[in-house]
Amino acid sequence: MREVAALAGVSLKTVSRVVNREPGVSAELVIRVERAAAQLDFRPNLTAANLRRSGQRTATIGLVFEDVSNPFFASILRGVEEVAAQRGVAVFAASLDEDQSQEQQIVEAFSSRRVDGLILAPTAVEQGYLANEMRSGLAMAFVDRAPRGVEGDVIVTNNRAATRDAVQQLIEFGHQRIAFIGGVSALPTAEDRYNGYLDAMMAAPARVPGDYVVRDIRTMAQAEKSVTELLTSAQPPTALFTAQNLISMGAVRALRALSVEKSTAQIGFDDFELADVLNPGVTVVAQDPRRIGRLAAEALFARLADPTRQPFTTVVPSAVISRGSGEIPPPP
Amino acid sequence: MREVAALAGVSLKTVSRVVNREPGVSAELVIRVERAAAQLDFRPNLTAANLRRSGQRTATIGLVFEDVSNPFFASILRGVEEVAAQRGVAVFAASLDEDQSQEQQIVEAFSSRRVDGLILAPTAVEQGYLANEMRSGLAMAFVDRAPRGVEGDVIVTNNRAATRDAVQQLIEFGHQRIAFIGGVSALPTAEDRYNGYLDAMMAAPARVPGDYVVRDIRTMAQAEKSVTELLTSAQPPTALFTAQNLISMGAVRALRALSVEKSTAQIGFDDFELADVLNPGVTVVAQDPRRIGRLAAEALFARLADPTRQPFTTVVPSAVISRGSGEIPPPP
DNA sequence: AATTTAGGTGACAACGTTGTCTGCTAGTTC
DNA sequence: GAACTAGCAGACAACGTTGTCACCTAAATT
Repeated sequence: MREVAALAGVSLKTVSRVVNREPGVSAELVIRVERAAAQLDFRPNLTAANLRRSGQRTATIGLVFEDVSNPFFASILRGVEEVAAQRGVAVFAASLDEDQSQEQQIVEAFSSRRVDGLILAPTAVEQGYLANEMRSGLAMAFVDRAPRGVEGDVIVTNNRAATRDAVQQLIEFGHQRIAFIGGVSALPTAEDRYNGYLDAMMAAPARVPGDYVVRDIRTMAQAEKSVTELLTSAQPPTALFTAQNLISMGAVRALRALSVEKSTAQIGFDDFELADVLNPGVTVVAQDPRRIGRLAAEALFARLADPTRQPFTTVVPSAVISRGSGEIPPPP
Repeated sequence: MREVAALAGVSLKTVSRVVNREPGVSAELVIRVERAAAQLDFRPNLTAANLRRSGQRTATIGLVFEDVSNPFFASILRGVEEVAAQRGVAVFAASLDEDQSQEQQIVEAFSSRRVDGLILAPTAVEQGYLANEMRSGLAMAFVDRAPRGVEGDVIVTNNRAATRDAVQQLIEFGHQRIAFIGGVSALPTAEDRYNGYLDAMMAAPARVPGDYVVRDIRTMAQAEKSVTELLTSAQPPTALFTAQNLISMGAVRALRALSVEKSTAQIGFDDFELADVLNPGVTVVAQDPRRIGRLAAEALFARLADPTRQPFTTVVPSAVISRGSGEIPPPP
């Protein structure tokens, strides 16, 4: 900037004014400065500018997920980007690398970089550590599951009710031995879905033998293995509820490997690519992750605009998409 | 930081020394400062620190892709994150939103934020605009395709040769009418794959009627439509080469909708989730995007460490994974 | 006892910007 | 013609840090 000022023969402040399109600079100088800036390829240092206009914002937010390459989270990221880009806000992305304890570290790293806000899919047992950060002005929005130990804006889906409805559908089709294969049970999402499953099972005459409940599945491979075990047991389940996209895909593999995909019902939580072209198509409870991302970003910006507003929970409804696998009746 | 210094009764500089673990501070003061910092929840402002240690780095890099929610790019992002996290470097992610003209804008926005380096999957026609940025110290690495108009580190796959081999396999199985369904032809990747297809076709007695070449497909829906048209024409192709993951998935849909998936051969470029559980499994030329991401990040950091080193192109080989669809012979 | 040395500590300027305030010029009003 | 504007430009300090250098004390050396 100094060089630009020298070349144009004006003061630093005048350059600053031109760059920021502040009024009150004569047309002649504007042109001179712009020419000089172009000639020198001047690119204002946003970091320095943000430092000076302190109390103001860095126009940067961070996203913290378990794994950005999971299509569910990748779509959320995309939705967030969409909203952020409109406002000239840059988005940091970070994955936990299967290590929940990293959550706090990553948050602190972002906080050191003075992001204006953070969108977090809570994974650690507890988010109490965020209270301090939030008190000192960090805006937070939580996606996919509510945090524990702090309050904040939350964008979630109606996990429990949607799961209950889906399992109820299986019951209505006549299934009694309905398995539940769920994710890490410490996560509220997994917990809610499990409770939805219980809700439906309890309300029905058919009670659920614990044998058909598998929880704490973390990977597609684990899911495939568990489902294979279930299906090859003496009295296999006639229907599966798979509580998460990776688990659903693992189950799909297992069913196909055993060639029982046409005789075993399956409903999965979360849609996934190609679920509809499989034979039978996989019935799922579909969320709209991109929309969740957009809503989370909007919530974040709303909070930045008005830090005093009440914490707000948005429930994005998800709905069953019937494609065949969920409509298979039990064998006679 | 001022408050910490006051509370601990020391100078700013001493706090700075403690925070950065510089030697030469008495144990007593270290403890006092640390206590004060903890009590006040002090979080050093990395932006300000980076400003001061100028000429030095912001420990920030940016990623610019067409679409982070495309699993191929999401995996690259993940690979980059992995390497960056080890070095305490934060990663910005941005998608072009189907608007190539945004490429330069996004790059400039990141440059204003003084990222140390950028990983770009070139989409715009030309990247000459980067020359200035690179001259002023921005490190660049290119993934998936080489840039035009500038030189830089490039991580690509052997698109042409891998495609040639795959198409050759189709020819060896006896196919003559082999369709090529490709992406935006302005992209080198698409161009290379097309050339690979031509290589194979030219070398074989069977020549390729232009009718079986469709290019510039951008979405899964477009791919599905084009493939449907091809297959319902008077003399449909007996094999398909689908040159990109979204296109492959679109083709999978089309084949299944027409119930010809067992009689029409298909090989796709890029692996995709569940390609192996379809019936028949989809034979693909598989890349390892996460590895590409890791390599790109490593190239970037290597260049940051030694800005003078020669531009370097790494070719990550990709290989055919046979799953059935590529091994279907033509009808007699 | 005087001098050097080592080990701590702090004052100050600087990084690249912008907010505030002051000062200058030329035009307008009485 | 004096007094006042309005419009424009620049000087200076500040944002939150760190690099450089100067200083102080107490121990080690002569």
